[in-house]
Amino acid sequence: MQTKKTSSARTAILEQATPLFATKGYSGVSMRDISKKVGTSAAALYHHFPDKQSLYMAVMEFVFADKVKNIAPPPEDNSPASRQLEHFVGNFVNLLASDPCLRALLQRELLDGDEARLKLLAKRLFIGPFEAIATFAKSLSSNSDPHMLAVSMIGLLLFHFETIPIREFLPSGEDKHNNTEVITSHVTQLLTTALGVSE
Amino acid sequence: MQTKKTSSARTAILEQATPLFATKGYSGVSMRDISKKVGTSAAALYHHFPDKQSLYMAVMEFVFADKVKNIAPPPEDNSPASRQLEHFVGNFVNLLASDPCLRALLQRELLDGDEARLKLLAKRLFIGPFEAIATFAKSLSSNSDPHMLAVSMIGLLLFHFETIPIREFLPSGEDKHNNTEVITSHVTQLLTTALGVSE
DNA sequence: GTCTATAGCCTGATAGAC
DNA sequence: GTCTATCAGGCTATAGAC
Repeated sequence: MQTKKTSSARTAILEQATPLFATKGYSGVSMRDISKKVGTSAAALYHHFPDKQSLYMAVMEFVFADKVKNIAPPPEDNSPASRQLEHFVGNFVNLLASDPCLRALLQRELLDGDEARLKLLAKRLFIGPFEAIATFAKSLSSNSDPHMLAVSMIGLLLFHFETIPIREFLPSGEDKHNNTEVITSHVTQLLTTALGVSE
Repeated sequence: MQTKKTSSARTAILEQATPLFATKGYSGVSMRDISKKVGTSAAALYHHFPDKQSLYMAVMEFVFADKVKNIAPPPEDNSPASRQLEHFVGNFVNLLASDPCLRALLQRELLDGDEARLKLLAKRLFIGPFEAIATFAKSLSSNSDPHMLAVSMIGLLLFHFETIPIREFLPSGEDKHNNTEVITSHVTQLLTTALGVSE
């Protein structure tokens, strides 16, 4: 019973490639770009990954694996609904704030991914957490469609981060709107009211 | 007082380039790709646009100009707030559903755009409509931050469209969740409750 | 206004030495 | 496991004929 030994070269490649793909997208990054950032040659990358697509998919798994697993409170959580909601929003906001690449890669995939890749990513990474959020949503508001409510909750959160780069050019856009506590409390308050969760 | 004569070749290029940039992104589309779809040569494109960047920016103006101008109800609208909200959501959903390129290009720009380009796009295209939405949001809920509320409302709507390609692979994802009326009524109901807008 | 041809560079990927 | 060298082709953009 032995876990795979961590190949540090491989991990270093994934770590360096992640922010490149997140900021420039799949077709905006070349194998040479990655190799330069790692401090090696392009040919060396092909020793660790068979091709660019495989490297990219490995980056996706590297970024998402485990990070989004426990995003929703477990069904057996007995704390008050208002507290659960507050924690859920807070945890989600902290995750998005602490790892900007995660959000960018998710949104790029929704724009770029073909059917096969989205199916694979959904199956391996997103189905579990999404199901948990939908179940949590259902426990908060039993007469709404849990699928739609989960989508609404996630979208509500994401867009505050998605708009960070343009906010300073929009009316009343201030630094405080990028602050995690401000986003958390705004979204929590909105959802608490929307779902009729008693305080 | 004469408006610029419509150059039909130029317009044809913009029309063909729009879905390409929307689906594959700036660096995923070559001038040859565009020229093939238009049915001309790559060199011909350079007669109408000085370079690829200029063509892309022209596409952005072509897609956004006027379309998002009247997205929010005017301040002098005297219909009940619940009706205004319903119309706003309905109009926004219809816009996003009728023109998938508009949403994709907006989200790509938020991911790809450098500071200068985002500033330019904000100034020329987004400030007006965003301001109108924020003002509308303030009229609905005077004690919330209008900027954050506007961001929340837009994000709530967008994500239902952003997730269309992956929804079929997520739990309980059904075709009905892609239906404009279903999205409109879900979001309207959510916002009506969240903002305490009386029916 | 559109064409063909091409310059000059970048691309993913491979071969073979070490 | 990493290197240099290289292939075959794609890229933006331009030159110059028509």
